[in-house]
Amino acid sequence: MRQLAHSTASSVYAGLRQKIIELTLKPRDMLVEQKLAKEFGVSRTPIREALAMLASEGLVEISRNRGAIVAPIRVEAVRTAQFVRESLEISVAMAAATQMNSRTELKLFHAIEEQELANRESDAALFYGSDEAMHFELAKIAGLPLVWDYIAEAKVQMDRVRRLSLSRAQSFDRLIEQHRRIITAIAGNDRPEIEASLKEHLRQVLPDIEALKQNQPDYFDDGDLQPIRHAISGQAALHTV
Amino acid sequence: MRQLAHSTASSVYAGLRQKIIELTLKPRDMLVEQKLAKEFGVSRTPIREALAMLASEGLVEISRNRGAIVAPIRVEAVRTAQFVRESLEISVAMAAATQMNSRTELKLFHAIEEQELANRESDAALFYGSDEAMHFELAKIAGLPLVWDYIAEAKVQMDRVRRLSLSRAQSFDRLIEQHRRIITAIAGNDRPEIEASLKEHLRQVLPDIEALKQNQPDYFDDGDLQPIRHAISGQAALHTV
DNA sequence: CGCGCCTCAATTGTATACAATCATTAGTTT
DNA sequence: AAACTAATGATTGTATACAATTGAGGCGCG
Repeated sequence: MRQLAHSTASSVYAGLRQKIIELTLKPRDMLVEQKLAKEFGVSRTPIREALAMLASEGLVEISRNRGAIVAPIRVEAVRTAQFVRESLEISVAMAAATQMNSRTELKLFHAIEEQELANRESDAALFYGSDEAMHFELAKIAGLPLVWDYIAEAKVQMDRVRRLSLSRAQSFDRLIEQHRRIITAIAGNDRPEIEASLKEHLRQVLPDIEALKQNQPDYFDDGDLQPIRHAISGQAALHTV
Repeated sequence: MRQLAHSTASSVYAGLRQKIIELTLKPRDMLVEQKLAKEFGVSRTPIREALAMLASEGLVEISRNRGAIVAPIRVEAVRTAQFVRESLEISVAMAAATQMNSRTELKLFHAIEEQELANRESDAALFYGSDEAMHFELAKIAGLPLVWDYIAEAKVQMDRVRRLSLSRAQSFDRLIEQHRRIITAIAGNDRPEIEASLKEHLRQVLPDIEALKQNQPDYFDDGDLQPIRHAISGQAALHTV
């Protein structure tokens, strides 16, 4: 959005990423370079670069000489992502709580009003956008906007589960109430309450995992083949400074 | 290491990564695809893929149609990485502390003995390897080995500063003492002490940043041009579930 | 009838070729 | 002399071509 979004590889990356997250492309779907190239109307080169990026994000798994698939949902990866996100968001919220003023407080409560509007009008896109923007806003208030990059990396591992989750039918009322509790705690710099409210909010995904594993077992993978994080190996991390 | 380390692109990735971290390639050094191709004896294709991976790690910056450079050290990125690592490692240590038994305790103290050996023999590689393995071990004890991937991603942003840092001359004695304090706190499940000891250990990098910015200003970048995280855009994250 | 080997189609990995973009420098003009 | 313009060389972005590997299916053999 901010950068030139064209450059073929970027478009392919963005397009595939969107389709994977919203489950248009399902876990384990094969991603054949030639087919994707024809589909996007480009050559295989930018397709390959996009796949490599997605692999480093954990949304695609590449087996050498065998091809790429949409990454199955790994229970272990989702649990880890939940742990990471909870840890980081609590730390961020604690830092933000010490930086609050009337302007930032207003901004956060305005976001909640926006979410109530989205709820009344059943505008899911608006809701999720406002949700994400609010969490990002906390990082900015804390003076650590770049932490959001790390949080987002964890979040993407949870998004497919949330989207699959039946409990989404519980609608947005509950989420809005949780948000209000979080923001109120931060505004009041009530540290135990910040921690408790965020844990309640972010741990919803955990019971969903088990439920979904029953309904859609073929989307999941409990096998012990390790996900290839940085696509290309990742072993170089060992024995470096 | 675990995966087939060949596949050209992998070798290039690993080779460049190593050189960047140990500062053989200095911040802002230009990375011209053709030259690298000749240097590695391969074509530009795998070079490009390796550069894209490094860009998503934040070690390389790519400007469209203008080329790639070794990423300058961004103070903001290092501060953020420190925050992230501290948050995650404290959370991990807390979880590990509840899982300790005589076997895991022995393993951790054995790592410290290894570091003392490395210190006596001035074997820096052994020391850093043991250091990293020990931190990784905590994640494994906590039952969350994959958290290490996130920690490592933050760590790499701090590594170049540590390597540049003059205070490294303080040698390993101090680090070993800090490690002992951390492990002792975890073994005793002394939660305030776990937090305090880890903060002392991980915050050393902060004073180093300012000092280095004086000595090697051309390695740094305080400009406000945003680092391109997922190399290719990254904006797709907005308005997704 | 089952098991193993061999051939072949499909797909990826790598190299090369071509097109587009950018920076630099020389030349021209005011 | 300074500034602007145009041409050129270098470098990246993309497409295509070729080589290598994999997996499947058929065939023969035990």
